[in-house]
Amino acid sequence: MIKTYMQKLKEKNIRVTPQRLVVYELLADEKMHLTAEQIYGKIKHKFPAVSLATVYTVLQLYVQTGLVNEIRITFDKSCFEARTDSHHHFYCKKCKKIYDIDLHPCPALQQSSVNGHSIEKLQGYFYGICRDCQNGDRGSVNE
Amino acid sequence: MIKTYMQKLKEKNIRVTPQRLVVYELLADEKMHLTAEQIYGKIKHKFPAVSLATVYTVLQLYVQTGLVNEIRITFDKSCFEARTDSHHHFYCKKCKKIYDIDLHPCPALQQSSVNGHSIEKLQGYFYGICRDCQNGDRGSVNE
DNA sequence: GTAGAAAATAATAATTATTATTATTTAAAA
DNA sequence: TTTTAAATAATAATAATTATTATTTTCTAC
Repeated sequence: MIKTYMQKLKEKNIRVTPQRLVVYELLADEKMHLTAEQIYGKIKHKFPAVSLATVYTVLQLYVQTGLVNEIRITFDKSCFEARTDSHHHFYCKKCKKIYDIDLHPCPALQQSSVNGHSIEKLQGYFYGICRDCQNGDRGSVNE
Repeated sequence: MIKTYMQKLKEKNIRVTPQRLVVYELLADEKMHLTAEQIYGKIKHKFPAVSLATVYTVLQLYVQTGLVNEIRITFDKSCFEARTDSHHHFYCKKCKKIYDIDLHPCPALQQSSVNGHSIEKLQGYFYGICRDCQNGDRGSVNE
């Protein structure tokens, strides 16, 4: 049985509003890492009156309730994704794309503490040149 | 034979100036993770005329040449450290301290690529409650 | 279904870390 | 010493994010 996006919000006791739903739909459907600005741009055609501040507010709520994951792989701005299970990320400094990375047995993902410090969350960021860019693909640069 | 800080700069072909040296000395001596603002505050008594913009410029040079490591474990600002070998970090959300973490066999630190993407650098950030805060220590909060 | 209360949104102003600019100073080269 | 290049200080500009406030929407109690 597949949960609707609406149900996912309700599970977290988040009141459903059109603006909230469209932000979550976008992240869940596109399976991408989007900035607040990008989300704002992609929902404006549906909600011409939507405010960037609202997008930030909604995202903050989602991150706090654990519905959405926030990553900071580039230092200048945050990206958001609907995938919330533990995984890592790769950032290509050439095409600027972000890839999901699943490290098969990652010890950091197994243990619940390091050096006595209890772990609630972890972020693993890899930086380099992605496979496509190494193969000389002239793909578009992600901005 | 112990290298002086001055020699470390010269090795990277960085011209030595008093401002540059004091920034590196601070990071190397204190073995801490400091923001640009904190560095600025800590060197002002020695260089009352130093500018925050200069601190940023020096740090940027150091990061580019690999003399200093920049981390973004809190999303709002960067921290800098003199330690440049691969290691991870832990951020305590209670006392706000940052700890160095050495994962003994971390597969991510062994391999040079993931999913075909070649790795140049990686950052591992853990978030939670540190050992001291779990033990109820009423240590100072790091800001 | 309606009135009142509470929450969400839009618009905009404010904040803050960081970068860019430019004039001045310092250091290197000739 | 003179000339040239680089570094610094001061400050303005940028850009992501947060705070504020008036308005609108949604929920609840009657």
